[in-house]
Amino acid sequence: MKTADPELMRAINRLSVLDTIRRHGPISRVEISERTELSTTTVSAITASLLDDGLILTRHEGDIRNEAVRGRPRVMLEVNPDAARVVGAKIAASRMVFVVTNFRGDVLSTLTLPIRIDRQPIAVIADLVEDGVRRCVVDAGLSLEDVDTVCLGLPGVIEHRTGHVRSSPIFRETNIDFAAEMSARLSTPTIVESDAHAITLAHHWFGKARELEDMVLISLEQTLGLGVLHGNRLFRGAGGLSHNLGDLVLGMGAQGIVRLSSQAGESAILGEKQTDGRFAEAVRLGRGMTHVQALIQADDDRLIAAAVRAGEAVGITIANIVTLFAPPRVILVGSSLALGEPFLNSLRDAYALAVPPSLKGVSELVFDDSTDDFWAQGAAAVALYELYESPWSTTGPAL
Amino acid sequence: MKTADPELMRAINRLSVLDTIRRHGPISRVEISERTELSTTTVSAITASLLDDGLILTRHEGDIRNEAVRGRPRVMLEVNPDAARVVGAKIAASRMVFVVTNFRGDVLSTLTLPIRIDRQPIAVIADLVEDGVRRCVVDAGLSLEDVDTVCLGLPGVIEHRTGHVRSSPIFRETNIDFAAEMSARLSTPTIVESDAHAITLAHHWFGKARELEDMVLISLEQTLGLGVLHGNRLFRGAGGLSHNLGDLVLGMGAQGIVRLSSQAGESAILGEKQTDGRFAEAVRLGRGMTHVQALIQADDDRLIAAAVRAGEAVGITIANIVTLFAPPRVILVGSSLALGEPFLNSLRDAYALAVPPSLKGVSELVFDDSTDDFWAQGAAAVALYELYESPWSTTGPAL
DNA sequence: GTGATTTAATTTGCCTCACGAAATAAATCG
DNA sequence: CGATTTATTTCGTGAGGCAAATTAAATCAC
Repeated sequence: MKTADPELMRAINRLSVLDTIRRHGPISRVEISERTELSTTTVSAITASLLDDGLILTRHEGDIRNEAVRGRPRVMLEVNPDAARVVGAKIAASRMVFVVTNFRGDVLSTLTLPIRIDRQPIAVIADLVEDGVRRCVVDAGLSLEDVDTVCLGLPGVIEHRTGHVRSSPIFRETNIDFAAEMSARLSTPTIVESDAHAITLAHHWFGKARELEDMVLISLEQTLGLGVLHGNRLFRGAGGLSHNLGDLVLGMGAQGIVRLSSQAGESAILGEKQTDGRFAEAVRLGRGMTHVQALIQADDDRLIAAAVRAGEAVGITIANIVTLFAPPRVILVGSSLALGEPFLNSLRDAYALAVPPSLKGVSELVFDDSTDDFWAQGAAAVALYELYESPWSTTGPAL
Repeated sequence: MKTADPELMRAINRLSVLDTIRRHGPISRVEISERTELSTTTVSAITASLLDDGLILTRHEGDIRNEAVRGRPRVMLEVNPDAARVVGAKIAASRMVFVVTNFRGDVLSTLTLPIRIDRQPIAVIADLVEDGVRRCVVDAGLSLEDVDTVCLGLPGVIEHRTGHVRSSPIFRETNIDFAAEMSARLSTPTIVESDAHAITLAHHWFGKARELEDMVLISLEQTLGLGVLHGNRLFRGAGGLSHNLGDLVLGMGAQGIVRLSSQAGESAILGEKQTDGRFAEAVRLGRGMTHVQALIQADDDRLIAAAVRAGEAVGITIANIVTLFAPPRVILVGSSLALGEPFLNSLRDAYALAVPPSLKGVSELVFDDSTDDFWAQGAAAVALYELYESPWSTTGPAL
């Protein structure tokens, strides 16, 4: 247990105030005081320090409850967009997406590199990532010195605390200290995080879990990932490890262990050689569920059967996750959603069947087909969160 | 996020100190200061208050590092055993075990009632439990007024925060407010907790996870339960729900969903009518693995096959849990361990096969065949933890 | 317009907490 | 018996939070 001292106290309350300002837009001090249950005195002191550090701004217009309200008008406070810049990235097997955001999480520029980096040597991947980051930063009219943190979201088992990639489908090698590698190349602090965690935070900050403090997200991409939000923070397993759902075992088949990845991974469904590649292309682009549906209707039954089988496997897995975590909401994201109705229906049916009766109705399934930008934005949010959380100038110079 | 004030600060540090004293036996103030990283001044203040409240005691002997050390001798501090009494209980389908412990968790009296309460009406069960608590308290030479808290550990899905039993194999009804019912009957604060959580805490306090802050426990009884220790505290899912592993789905069989409970629950293995009951008896008593082994050797192959199949299912499940939580240790407890080698070997094999290669070696499997007393003691520990954690006289009367 | 009223934010005074430095306590050593 | 050593307590300071009082900046009433 961490030892508590006044500084920690301040850090906690500071974060609480800053987070309240971030979440509830322009907001007055009184309202912050109500929401955080801190006294107005304390809120004033903290906001003064935040203003002093340039993390927030005042705005004198915009009191919504205006129109003939007596009394001194409230001064609205909001996060200073320009207090920091971060880069977020989603590194996937067949593409990389970068975003630059400001301190508020607004996207300043986006860059998509549709390159298959799958199984390239580390050095090549690192080169490409470095290039992408630099170009995206230039696109935003900035220089790397203006960037405070970079966060790379990638699939696989990642140790967030140390930045080690224990294993990832995009790396041939295992146990790479990718954070150190990229920090050195970019000479900017670089965080490595599971892509699933990144989009989990994205949904908490900007998406479909804004109002929840507990939630589970399942990402269905080439790799199957899991993100758990617990008490407004990412649950990162014991050792800070990310979760790799694809490794889950569904049972014993004829030739041994059957893992989820063999049933529901992108490659498992597409089967590469079995179909003509048009379908794979559509899924890869993440576009046009209608297009895919048309393909499915026209295509052979094998593909539909694969989609149904995958949906079943995922549905059961979700039920199992719900059994363990009982979250109020489960968000499903990822390219596999583009498989359309056959997949989704079979998923829903399997879930309904597999969820324990005692937990029926506890968790709500939500499907989300955000673009890759959103994942990258989530990575940016991970970086921002670390900035928010860092004491920064808690013990700054006196004014 | 909870708002931080000086009182919270003190509460945190107080708990930290008290917990350090509990865990590290008689211990001096200097050593507490080292372990908690609090200043000796603060430790002195806090211990003074703890002494004042009668929660700890001083002892002037017992400095281990003795033998001609110069300087003022250390005064050892230890938890005052008599600062509180709690009752812990394990309520299972075929028996109830009660313990009364002191503030240190030492068992003062034990009572086992080998009654099958399975599917009795609530009122009957409540009667029996009430009776058991009262008798055990009398056995300890106490009266119920001397008891600060009662904690009942039972199988099923339990909402710890509210004391609601959402579903339990020992209740016909669902959604019982059992905590309120028993609190009223005993006129003593009563906590209801999952039995798996109870024994998880037991292992953290007294057993095979004393030195760990993260750990996973799997209980193999009539019901299959899960306890997760995360950062020295029980991880209770989003809504404070317990986990019911038996509801996990292993796959689709011929006639629909195959749940773990149908493969590895006690009744699934014993099959009640298939065997002659001697085996079931032995397992139920939790005694004599050798006896059981002898029975298995003498018995028909069907039983062994069932044990092997169960072991396989559990092994896979453990691998899946490890995939999700990556704990440094997994402790296995419960009556099913008495199945002996066929079960354990198949479990180990299935686990080794099913655990993802990237996590190989991360988690260590530990088997534990404690008696039911230990479970009840864990329930007592849950009660004690709440006492430890409660601010109590943080803002007590000035001396 | 000018003062009363109302609401927001800041200032003042007080309390708790943690901590470092100095003082005190209780041993052993020579 | 005094010097030395180590543990614990006392004292003084600074940081933090909060309630109450005060100041600020509007609207309203006439």
